[in-house]
Amino acid sequence: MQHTPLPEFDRPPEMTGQEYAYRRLRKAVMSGWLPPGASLTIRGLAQLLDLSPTPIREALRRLSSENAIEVQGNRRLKVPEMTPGRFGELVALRVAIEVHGGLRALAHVSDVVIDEMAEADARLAAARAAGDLDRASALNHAFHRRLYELPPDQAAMPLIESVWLQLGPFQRLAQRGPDGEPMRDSHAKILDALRLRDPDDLAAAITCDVQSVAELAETRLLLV
Amino acid sequence: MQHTPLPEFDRPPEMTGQEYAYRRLRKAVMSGWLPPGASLTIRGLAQLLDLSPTPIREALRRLSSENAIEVQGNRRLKVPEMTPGRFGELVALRVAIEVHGGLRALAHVSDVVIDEMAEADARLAAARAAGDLDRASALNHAFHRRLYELPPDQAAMPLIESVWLQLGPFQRLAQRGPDGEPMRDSHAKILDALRLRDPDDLAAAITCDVQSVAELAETRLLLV
DNA sequence: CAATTCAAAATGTGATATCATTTGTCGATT
DNA sequence: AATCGACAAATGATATCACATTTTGAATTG
Repeated sequence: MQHTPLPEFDRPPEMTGQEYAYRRLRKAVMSGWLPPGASLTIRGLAQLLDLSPTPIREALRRLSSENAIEVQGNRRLKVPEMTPGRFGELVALRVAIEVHGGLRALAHVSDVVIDEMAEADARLAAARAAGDLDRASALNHAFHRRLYELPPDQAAMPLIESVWLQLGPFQRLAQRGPDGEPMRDSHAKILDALRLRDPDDLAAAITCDVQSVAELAETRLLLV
Repeated sequence: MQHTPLPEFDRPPEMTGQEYAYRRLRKAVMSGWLPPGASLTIRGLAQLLDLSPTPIREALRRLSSENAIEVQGNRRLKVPEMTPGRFGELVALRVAIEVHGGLRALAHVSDVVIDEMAEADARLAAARAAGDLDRASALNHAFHRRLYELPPDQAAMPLIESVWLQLGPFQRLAQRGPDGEPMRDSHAKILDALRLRDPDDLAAAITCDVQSVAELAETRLLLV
């Protein structure tokens, strides 16, 4: 199907094949290994992952419900294309939900959490400096997730994950700042707002962070 | 499994079994036929829908990705329980995403659309007056969907649908106002805001609408 | 009578086979 | 040379089967 091998993935023995296929395909979309527009076949993926069509099919259903892949009526599956319009909509959606998530989390923020997030940001900077985009992207997500998952009865996180997945490789590419480190500043602003427990600052900081990454990705991918 | 027959569902001949199972189970969750906490078995549902386990499993995977059902590690599936905390979180999430969706749609609103929405609201009022909760709930969703689906490159709608699904039967029960018709007023406010093309009014109206339904549902279901 | 044990039934998972459709290709026709 | 058509290969959809694990419930034990 492609020449690069799939991003490797460690499969615990107790993990079901369906779950394994889901995680691995998800990662393949995230990392851009399955590029937008790529058409998929159940049997092809089954062969690629050394599984039967059945678990592949279930994994694809999950991904399609997260809008990570598109089920075309004519019995064909593909990774959705990205357009400037869709990109903008997804970024705006990220802002809306993540600001909501951040504000909801604010009441549950503790100094310990802030320290952990700061540490996560440091690891992120290291990964970015090392040029490991996939790891940087994962750590960036972890930074945000740490915050949004604070409140109990969490319902926003799965939706945020869906948007992240749809932005897929486009976000990843923005992990390496060309000049300076724009995102580092954004994260610092988020951390400052958390320390002050200031909702307005936090909303502004999250908005800024999401949009700065978006700008970078947009100029890199869409306008080139 | 239960004594009431499943809500009937018209299956077009070209619809795949998997899609049919998905739609029908989705409706069953929405209507409360599958009550929160109900545990599901693949084989049981297969027998119920007269299908083999394979398409049922795919349908369940889709529903689980929409957080309409919960996959418990111990190989058991259940409809998630509702708690006051989760209910509040879902309502807040509805507000956040739907306000976003409404504001995004505002630039695409035309008089024709407003008229159609007004007509949809009239049908909704009729269904509510007739006591048909399921139909009223569906028409209420259609009213909102008509607005949010206006912008091209739509990405918010699937997430909104997921939240609707998770609120499931709780929203439905709020369709019948006890005294007067609170939602009618909310919808009227939304329509007024649309006519004026006023973003602030629209955001306030959507917030009010969602929360008024929520209040009603909450007092009915959670505090009883 | 409550707790425990253990076998039978049920369940989730995954592979395989079958069928109807679709896609792809090669050759004939215009 | 381009277009169309038919046949072959590939594909999605689904039922069925086999297997390992879990659940269940009744018999047993203290």
